Amino acid sequence: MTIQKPDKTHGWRGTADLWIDAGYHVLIDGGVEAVKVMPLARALGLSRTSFYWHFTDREALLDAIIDRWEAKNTGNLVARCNAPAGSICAAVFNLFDCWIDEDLFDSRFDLAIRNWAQNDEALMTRVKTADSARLSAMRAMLERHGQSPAMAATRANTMIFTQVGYYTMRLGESVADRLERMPPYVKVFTGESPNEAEIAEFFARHGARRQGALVP
Amino acid sequence: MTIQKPDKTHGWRGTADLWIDAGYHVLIDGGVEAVKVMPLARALGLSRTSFYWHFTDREALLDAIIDRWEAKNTGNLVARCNAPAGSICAAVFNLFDCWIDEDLFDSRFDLAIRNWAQNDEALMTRVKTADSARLSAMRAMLERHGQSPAMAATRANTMIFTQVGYYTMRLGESVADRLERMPPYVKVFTGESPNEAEIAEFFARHGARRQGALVP
DNA sequence: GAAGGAATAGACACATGTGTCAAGTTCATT
DNA sequence: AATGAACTTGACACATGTGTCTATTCCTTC
Repeated sequence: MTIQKPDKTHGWRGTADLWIDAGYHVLIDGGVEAVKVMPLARALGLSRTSFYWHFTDREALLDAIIDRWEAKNTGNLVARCNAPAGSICAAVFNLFDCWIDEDLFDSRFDLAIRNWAQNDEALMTRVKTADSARLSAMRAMLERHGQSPAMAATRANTMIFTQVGYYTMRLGESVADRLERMPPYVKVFTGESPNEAEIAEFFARHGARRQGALVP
Repeated sequence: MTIQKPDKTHGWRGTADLWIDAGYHVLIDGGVEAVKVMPLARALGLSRTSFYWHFTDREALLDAIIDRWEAKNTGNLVARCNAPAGSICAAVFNLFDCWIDEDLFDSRFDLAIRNWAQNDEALMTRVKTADSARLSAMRAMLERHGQSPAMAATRANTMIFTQVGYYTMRLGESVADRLERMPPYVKVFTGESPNEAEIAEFFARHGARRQGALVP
């Protein structure tokens, strides 16, 4: 838990953003139930009650955290789906950038939000809206590259389920390992084997060179 | 939340099992944080302190719930992977029985346990052990039907991620809809199209007849 | 029908959380 | 340097949770 204490950068006192940052970190590695004003104040070295100057109540902080999530993850994912690509495999590699680059997609944040949504119907509604947007973008990408609507739907579902399942299971693989595993996934998801040039470009984009097959 | 109150069936008083049942239901639709002695006692119409006759503390109840989960889900899933099958598609259909039949696999229970494990390292260890067992069974199934070890691994991962992702996203599709979607998933997961006989047998096993393509 | 074990209840002690209020402090302008 | 807005603090009131102890009730069985 890396919680930034107030310092010169933000003015020496607390700000709403500092509380949100702290809340974000606690959410990610302790769940919503851990996002409580009292522990947050302790972690920040601030008085608990000063929280109420910035936010009307705990709910307001939680809402701010959700807003931050909405603003980040879905946008980048949809953008990668819409990126131009010369083949279906290249298109899927574009999307896979999200699975590699934490600046594009914060999967731990996504996971924490999803878990929270399981016990919060209002949030679940927002999550489902985000999921619809992601799925539409994936389906459109696959259809642009020649898949039938039915297969595009199945493959898009498979991809989003796989991604959610992957980070839910928290395998903790290194970026290098994940990169190595991507080419066969492209084959499963598209039904076609990516060619060497496409694979090389994907690796190059992430500043890596292909090592060799990882099994299992 | 259907919590059974103590009645003649169990003797008119509470029993450990009644508390576990209640805990199971609350866990499933409120998360671990909702499994608290006080609310459980209210729901059961029993005194809070009588809980401590059956269990040493709240932890003991939570452990009992985890034991119940371990005893159910993984066993049936592994058994479906090991069922004899005439082709790779038939084998995957055998596994898919778990996605259809709640008696074989309680996916809401699995989801609740996984969410809980995100914030409980000891439980996460047990979940990872279960996942290894499931993955090994899936890989072995695919290899028996001619997949290379590398592709078997990728496909097994895809299947387990997809399943976890599917129930995490809680689409709430009907059994009939899920059945309809299965054949194309078999194609994605195996790389081969199932034949009509295989599809028909799968539907028959679940007392259904195929209706027609669902899109998307 | 009395004894004894199984189960329940109420009072107590304590911990952690929320939110409000009135009284300060500190910084940036003027 | 004083003033006022931005921000912090401690005391208070309250709610919900855990767990312990002692006394009591109910059912079984002898």
